[in-house]
Amino acid sequence: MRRAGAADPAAIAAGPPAIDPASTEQLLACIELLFFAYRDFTGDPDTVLEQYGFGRAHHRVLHFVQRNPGLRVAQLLDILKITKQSLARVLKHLLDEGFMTQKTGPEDRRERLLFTTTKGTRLAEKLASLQLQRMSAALEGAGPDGAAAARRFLLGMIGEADRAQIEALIMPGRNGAAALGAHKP
Amino acid sequence: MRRAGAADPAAIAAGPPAIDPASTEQLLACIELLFFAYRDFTGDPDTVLEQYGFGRAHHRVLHFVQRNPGLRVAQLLDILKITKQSLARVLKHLLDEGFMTQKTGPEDRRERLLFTTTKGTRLAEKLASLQLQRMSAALEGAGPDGAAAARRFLLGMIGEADRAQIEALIMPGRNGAAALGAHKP
DNA sequence: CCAAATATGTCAACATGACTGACATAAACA
DNA sequence: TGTTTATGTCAGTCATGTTGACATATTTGG
Repeated sequence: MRRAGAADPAAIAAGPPAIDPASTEQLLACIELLFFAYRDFTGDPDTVLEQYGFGRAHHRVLHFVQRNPGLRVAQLLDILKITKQSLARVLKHLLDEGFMTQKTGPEDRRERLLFTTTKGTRLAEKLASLQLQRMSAALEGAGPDGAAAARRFLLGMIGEADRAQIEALIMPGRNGAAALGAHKP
Repeated sequence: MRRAGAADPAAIAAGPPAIDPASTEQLLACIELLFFAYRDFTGDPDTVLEQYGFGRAHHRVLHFVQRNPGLRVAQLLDILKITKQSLARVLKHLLDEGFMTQKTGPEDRRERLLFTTTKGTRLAEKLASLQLQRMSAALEGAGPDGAAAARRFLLGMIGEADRAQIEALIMPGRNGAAALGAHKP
């Protein structure tokens, strides 16, 4: 952190630094880039959401239900890592305004399976298209192997404990929320 | 968005999709990975900050002042893109608790140049070390050209308008906050 | 069959960190 | 000297996270 040009091994004190692939300055640059990247990444949808009276929390719920139709409330809580009270507020909002619906679980009738309505799907796709566009452009600009490298990089940023579960969640061609550990496997 | 395996050109409706480098599913996976990555990226420091009674907002202020000693309040507002009232709260907190100091600008005495104290530097380095570790590991895992590709990717995620300014801000070996457009160039 | 565990919903209170709008002060500039 | 600029501050609001407690329906296990 001492603004030196070269790597400072002391700055990576705790843990095994092994061989740092770039100087500390380079790593700090990436840290700051991630901050700005995420800010702009969320900025696009925010503008649209505002017009609906929704916030980022609504977007997250809508997105993951859109991607995983029939998701249970408990699974959504696990994905978002928030409390059910926090979720309840935005979920109720989305249900009341007709962007999502609940269906009683066919096997376990305590469950409320979540789905997006046509209206909800429209909004979800609108929001996704903005992020897809930005993501697509960024990956194109990252070079030939950019997409794969970016994906490995992002996965590496995720805590080891969650990695497997998240990989299963985002896997294309999976059958809905099955990968999330359904109640009865 | 229709959960198809192949790319869906309609999903990237607005704008010039040109040649999408990966399927929509792959892009959606990256969108979700970025969400989880950022969550864990900020999670590490959050744990430490809690012990000091600080939040993420304090971290951001501390970080950018640490990296850009002598930063002016207006520049910090421009970097963080928040209102001065929002900044004032956390800044006052950091000043009161002795993590930062202000100095009157030597040329323009209206300016309050911001610096971290020894105490502030210690905390900033502690927080940075956590993120450096995670970033370092993630870049190593991204492959041989991973660091460079990740950097190009992150920069591409940033809005075009801000890119140049941010590149200047994060450039290693720059002279403090000079790249940010000082009042008297 | 009844008791316990589970899935969900809900009420109340609180903290953080963003926002707007208005106004004050000191210093620089024209 | 009057205006602009840099900063600080007061007051109120909103979104979204938190804890703790409790209700209700349903499944499950002894």
